[in-house]
Amino acid sequence: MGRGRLEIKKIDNPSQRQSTFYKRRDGLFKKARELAILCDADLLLLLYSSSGKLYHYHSPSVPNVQELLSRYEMATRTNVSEDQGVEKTGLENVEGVEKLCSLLERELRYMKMDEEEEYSLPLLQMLEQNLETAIRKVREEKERKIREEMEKLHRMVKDRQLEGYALCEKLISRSQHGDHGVVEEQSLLGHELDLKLGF
Amino acid sequence: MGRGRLEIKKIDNPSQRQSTFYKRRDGLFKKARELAILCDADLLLLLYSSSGKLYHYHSPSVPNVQELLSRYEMATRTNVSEDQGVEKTGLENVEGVEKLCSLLERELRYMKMDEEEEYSLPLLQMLEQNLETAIRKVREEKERKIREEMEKLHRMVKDRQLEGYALCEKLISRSQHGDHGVVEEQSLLGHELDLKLGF
DNA sequence: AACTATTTATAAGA
DNA sequence: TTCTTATAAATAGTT
Repeated sequence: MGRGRLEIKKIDNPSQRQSTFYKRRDGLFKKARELAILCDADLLLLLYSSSGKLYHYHSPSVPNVQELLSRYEMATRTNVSEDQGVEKTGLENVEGVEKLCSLLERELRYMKMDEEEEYSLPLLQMLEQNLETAIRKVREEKERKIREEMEKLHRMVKDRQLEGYALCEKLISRSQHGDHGVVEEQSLLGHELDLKLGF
Repeated sequence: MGRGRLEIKKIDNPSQRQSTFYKRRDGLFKKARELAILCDADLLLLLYSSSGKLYHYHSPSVPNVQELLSRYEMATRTNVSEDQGVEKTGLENVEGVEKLCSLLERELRYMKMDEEEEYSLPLLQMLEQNLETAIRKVREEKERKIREEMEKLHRMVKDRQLEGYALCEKLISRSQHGDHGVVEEQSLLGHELDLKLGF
């Protein structure tokens, strides 16, 4: 496009190169955005100008980069304190797991933050470790919770069965004494039926 | 361009969307390549079609990214293929979840490996997205599994109870007819007691 | 930053 | 898919 063909090789003239960079950068990002929207595709585009400045675009499904950038310092500090808080409560209940989940999510979001290069590795190692810990905790805690809940249900299945046996025996012994007043016994079976599926 | 304007919003017709995806994908990658070459810029472009296939381009410089990208690709491909497998089997068993977990763990391990600084941001954004996806998938799938298993158990509790009722009624009617041969009925209750705690 | 003459991309049709 | 083609869009060179 434009008034003449442009051979695709590095433009020698720096100001022309710069000008072309701006124009084509805008075009590229526009096209990227359009493609993501039109075709419902996820895309990530990172572009460093030769002067080192970063431009980026990613489809909306990925959370906001800018917002997270501004929260850099807060990130690590908050992480640490949250971790301590979680450990203090001992994760006694589901809420603990929920906390860890949101922690994990926040953690992941923080990773997006660094648009600057410098501190990336140390920070990231820290975040990575934190993340790994968080994931492990969440997973373990959740599994414990599940096992617990299922064991409870298994016990209930057995109890129900035993209840049946007991009732049978009662009926047998009563019927052996000629007593047929069993109707009220059935109501004993009706309790505890509304269990909640709390997951 | 083309024979008419196209509003920039998700194309409803799937085949039209697919066609547009091909065309614009090619165009986008062409433009990306040209920009990188003409203006000597570093560029990374990752594109997932809505069907989950990955397309990517990055400028020829930065050999490290190259290496890591292929690793990333591998992980992604594994993800995708695992996912498909998982969907086919319907994740009928815990193994599916285990697979996803190990996938997640592998993902995390990758993060530890890079000791080099340069590519941290692009790589990490990629890994982060992958990780987030993996975590989301694992979590969702696990929750589905739990709900399913618990519902099954609840049904069993109820069945046990109904079995009790039925037996009672039988006993009542029999005892009303003076028949006391109930011993063999009790054995009917004994089946299905060995449930497995498969978590 | 704007302006256009051109080239390029692509929507619709086959 | 792939190709064709009429048309919209991008942009090279210029101001």
